[in-house]
Amino acid sequence: MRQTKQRTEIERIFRDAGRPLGPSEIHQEARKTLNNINLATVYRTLNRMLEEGVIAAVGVPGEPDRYELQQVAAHHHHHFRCNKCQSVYDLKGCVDNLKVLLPKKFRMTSHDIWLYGICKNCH
Amino acid sequence: MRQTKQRTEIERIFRDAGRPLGPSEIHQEARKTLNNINLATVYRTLNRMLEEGVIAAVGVPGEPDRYELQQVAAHHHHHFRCNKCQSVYDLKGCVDNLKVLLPKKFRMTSHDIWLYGICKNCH
DNA sequence: ATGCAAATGAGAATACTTTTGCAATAAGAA
DNA sequence: TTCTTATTGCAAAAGTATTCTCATTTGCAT
Repeated sequence: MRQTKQRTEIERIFRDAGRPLGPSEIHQEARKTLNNINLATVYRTLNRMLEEGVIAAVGVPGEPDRYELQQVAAHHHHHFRCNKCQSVYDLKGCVDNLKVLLPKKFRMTSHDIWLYGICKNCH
Repeated sequence: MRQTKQRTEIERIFRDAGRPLGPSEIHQEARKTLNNINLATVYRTLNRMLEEGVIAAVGVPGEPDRYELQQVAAHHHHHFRCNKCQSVYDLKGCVDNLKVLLPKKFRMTSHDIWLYGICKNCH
């Protein structure tokens, strides 16, 4: 693994964002510093980071995956998606009575909670 | 709106399934009765049903949308997705303390809960 | 400072999912 | 029944997201 300036920048973007990001978001952000980084490089870097276990995918209902640092993903948490800017944010905490939703004969191994609304930056 | 046999069959499939379905699931199921119904017809029919408000889209994390009858969607509920057969099921009920997850300055207008695991048909 | 393999840029190519054009078919009103 | 036109089947096309090819660049071990 070589520490190219593209890789370094993508790592920085993840750290600074502090929220799950999609390939195009990362690409747009990286362009501000590396003015001609290619989208394919973003995808290749994301795939390498996934293999290395440095990041994890976040499936968003009705949209392409976002990605977040594994060190963040490792702590059980959920997400908020802004209906205005489409950004996804991490939430802290969880609820503990989800088992009441599970029908007989179904086994639950994990869960996801999504809150929607307007984020702090959109009002 | 003409009541073609394709439209009738798709409506029947929704009613009988009792769970959210994707275009290809509907197509496969419809083929059993109408052996040469075309996928494009399924898409066109779904779009008409969406316009008419007969069905509603269900966004699934990391996958293309499923659809369910509006009369089902109208009752607040959540979903379960089987890790084995990929089917999505409706759940009854909800939890009421989700507000605790919301950060300051964020406003919540709706939410989604997804349970994952093994469904009744997969053991 | 040098050499080699990993990584990149650019754009073509894939892989899906969804939509469209068009001639043929078939609801359903008259 | 007949007529009008919404709907269908089929195949081509479009739309997105993602991956690949290949010549060139560049990290970094030596």
